[in-house]
Amino acid sequence: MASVDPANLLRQRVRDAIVAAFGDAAGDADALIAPSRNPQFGDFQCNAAMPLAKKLGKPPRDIAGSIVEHLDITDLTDEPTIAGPGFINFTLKTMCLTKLLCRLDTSDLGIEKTDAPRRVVMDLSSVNVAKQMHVGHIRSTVIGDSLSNVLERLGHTVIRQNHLGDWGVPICMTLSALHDANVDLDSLDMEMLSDAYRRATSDGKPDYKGLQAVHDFELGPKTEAELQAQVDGAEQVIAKAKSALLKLQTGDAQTVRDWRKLIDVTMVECGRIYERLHVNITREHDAGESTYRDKLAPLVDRLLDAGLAQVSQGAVIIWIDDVEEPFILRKSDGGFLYATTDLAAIEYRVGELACDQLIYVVDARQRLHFRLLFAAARKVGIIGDAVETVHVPFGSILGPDGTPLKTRSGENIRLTDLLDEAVSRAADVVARKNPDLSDDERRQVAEAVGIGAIKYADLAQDVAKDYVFTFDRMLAFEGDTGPYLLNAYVRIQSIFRKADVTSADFTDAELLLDQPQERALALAMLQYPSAVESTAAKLQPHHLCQFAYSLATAFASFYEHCPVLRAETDDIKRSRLRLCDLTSRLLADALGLLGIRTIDRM
RNA sequence: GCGCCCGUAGCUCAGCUGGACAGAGCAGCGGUCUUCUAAACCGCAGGUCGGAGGUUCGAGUCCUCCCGGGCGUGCCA
Repeated sequence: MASVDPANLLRQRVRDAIVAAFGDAAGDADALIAPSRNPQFGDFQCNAAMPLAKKLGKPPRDIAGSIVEHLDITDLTDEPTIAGPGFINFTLKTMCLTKLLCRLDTSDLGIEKTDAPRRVVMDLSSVNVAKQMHVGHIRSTVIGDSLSNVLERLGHTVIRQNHLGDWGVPICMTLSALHDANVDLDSLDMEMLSDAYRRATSDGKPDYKGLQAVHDFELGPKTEAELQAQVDGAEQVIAKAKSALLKLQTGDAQTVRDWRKLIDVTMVECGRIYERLHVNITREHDAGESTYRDKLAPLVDRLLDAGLAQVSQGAVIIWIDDVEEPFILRKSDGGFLYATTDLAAIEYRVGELACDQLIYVVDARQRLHFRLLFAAARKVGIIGDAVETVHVPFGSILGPDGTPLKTRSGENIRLTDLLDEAVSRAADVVARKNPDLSDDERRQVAEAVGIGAIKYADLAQDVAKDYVFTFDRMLAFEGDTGPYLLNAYVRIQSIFRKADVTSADFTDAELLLDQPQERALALAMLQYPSAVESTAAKLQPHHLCQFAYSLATAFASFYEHCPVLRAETDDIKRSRLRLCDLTSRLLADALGLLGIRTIDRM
């Protein structure tokens, strides 16, 4: 429990007062402390009197009066006032605020390590071998990375797992296509690889429907021949791919070497993007589908033998209570599915990795899959009650027209292109706003601003909801955007550059909070530990974004109204320098947890 | 058909376990740069919270039904 959040202190005191006033009759009534919506009602309010009044059968204002009577709170707030039906309003004493700020002003910024550390697997990014990363990958990557950072900060152990799509027929189709074309795999680049993938998967898609239509509608022998040739060709592609897959499975040395090259080429490219995105994902987090390839058959056989799975219409399935769809582990043709791999992965993660929490940052459209997966894993005893499984379902990125974001020709937008566009637009703005920067610095600033804008936009709202992506809005650099936050940070750095002081000159400065903007800034800062906790509890990075934004606006207002370097007295100046310093560290830390890089000028 | 998610200001979104006249940001209108970066600040205007019932002292929040949109639904990943 964050000890710098005034709400927590008030909660405890009010709780004590309720017990003192009503004893057991109150039961475990919550103190119901919340920040005041309206400043005229003070800083915080207590809403406990109304429900208690009902429970105890007394007028709520009388209850509120009794609570206030038993409150021992003079060290924290002014005399509480009772308003409306029975709200108790609190205004914090400045002394209390400064005391809490001092407590916040430590190296860990008030964030306490959990007393129940967990081993967490974070399933994130999940890129596909031989495919370019596209916009669809950014959310899993960015959200998963941020949540990992937050959990780590709280003292949990996080094991990031990049569940690569590195196995199966499509990869093998690509492999055999490259082989047929006599491509030298040592000179293979991502462009060539993804082209080969696109071609191979499209060539390997037999148009049975078309062929059927020819028969049904008698479209003529010429059309029939064309379609027959397509189907024959496609079937041949599949046959070759399956033979390549067999070679892979049996460990044919050359095939395995070639396959590894495809993975390397892909992951080197992904690594570049991860670096640009400033996320902590590297090859050591690779845990592709192939990792579990030898576990699938034994797993399914074992479940069958134990009577935990059953055969239905030739497939091996597990039924889940209250769900109409079965969880399919093996196809009627004997093949395995991603469901099988996922189940095997769970076994590995709770077994070998000894994790007690599994978090999957995966598209919301896979809700049913994860519901079935988790239920199946529990049903067959792969995970027990001690293990928590969570699907963090994220929404789609939509274009301005409200449909999933695509290029004009209907293809997925490559992530590189998206990032390039953001950085290029940022560069224009930087050049306009700050022409004095050197070319080199301008490039760095544009990179940080552009990428930061994209990431912030992705993290700043409810993870589960779809969101509309428009460059103009997120790169407008106004309002609730990444650049706005960076700007707040930059302005503070600018003050420090101009100030002829070192941090030692003000780290122990007495904090003076006489101006309303100073007070508001203090209140905003004190929310940090709670924001981090709530982000972890809800697995919602936008709580952290909201904190950062409210801190930045509080600072912007402070900055306008409270001159720092030109403060009336030296004491005030030192106090404000310390406020700036603390603000800047909080911003940098929050942005750090979000995975957004800070810069010193822009 | 069934299931899941969503519907809050012109637009994009917040709204924590139900709590005081629903909050931001864009866009609009009006102010503020000889003074720490105006990518900013200050102010104005703008909403029957999809609709109808219900529970409650109190509902954007909980329950039921309806309307509208998205997604998913036995052998793709």
